[in-house]
Amino acid sequence: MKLATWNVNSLAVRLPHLLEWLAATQPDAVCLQETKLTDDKFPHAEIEAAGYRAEWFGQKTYNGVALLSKTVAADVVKNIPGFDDEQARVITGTVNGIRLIGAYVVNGQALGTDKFAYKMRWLDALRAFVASELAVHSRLALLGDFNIAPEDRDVHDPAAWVGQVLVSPEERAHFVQLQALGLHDAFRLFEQPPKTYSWWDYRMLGFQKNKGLRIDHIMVSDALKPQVTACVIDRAMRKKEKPSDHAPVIAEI
DNA sequence: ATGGCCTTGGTACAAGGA
Repeated sequence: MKLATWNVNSLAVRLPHLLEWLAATQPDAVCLQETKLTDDKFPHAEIEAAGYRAEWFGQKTYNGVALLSKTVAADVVKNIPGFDDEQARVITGTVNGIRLIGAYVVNGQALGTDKFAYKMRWLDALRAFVASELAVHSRLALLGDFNIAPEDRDVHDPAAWVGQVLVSPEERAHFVQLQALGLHDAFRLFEQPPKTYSWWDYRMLGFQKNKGLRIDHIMVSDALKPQVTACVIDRAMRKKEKPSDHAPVIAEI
């Protein structure tokens, strides 16, 4: 099974990229983030014509997530039950017997801000939700835009990033706590080329200079871990005309 | 050497992203 996550940074703009990528890559399931569409605007007809079922959960202007799959997703849940959130950031469903939690983690803007406090609170709620799902679904993957670079090797210039969001000890501690639930960073299960990232700033020729961060992840449960045979970041879509600033992450299970 | 973007809403430019 081919499983993927991709922050498309506006599905209105990136629908052609998505359709091209689906046709070329043929994932069995993919979680999308930053669709930036209200539910009535979601392009389900085009996606269905490409051979995918879709579940979606969006809002105006910001955020928005979707779960596309070749077979229908069961037991779909939108956002984190019991956590009051105005923002559309999580979509969960079961595809081919695997519980998939697609998440768009809060950015946090800057350390010490209200938005950062929301990020910390939000990650607490996500962890509790993942724990409760794991208790009933041993075969589980948590995947999406985590807005956390777990280690310095996931950062092009760690010194330049000290004191910024995405790399802070507080955020990394949340990633470690997710690992403590029995989740594994699928990318690090394999030998990887150094300086492999999933996001590059649109500014400062970030992609051309490979000034990136690895902040998009696929985490797999203990039960799934032995069945993962590969995990790669697909840089090709970042080279296209009008790309998303993120590249897809793909795991083979 | 430094800085260099993109999207949305809405129609100028601010806010947010990372």
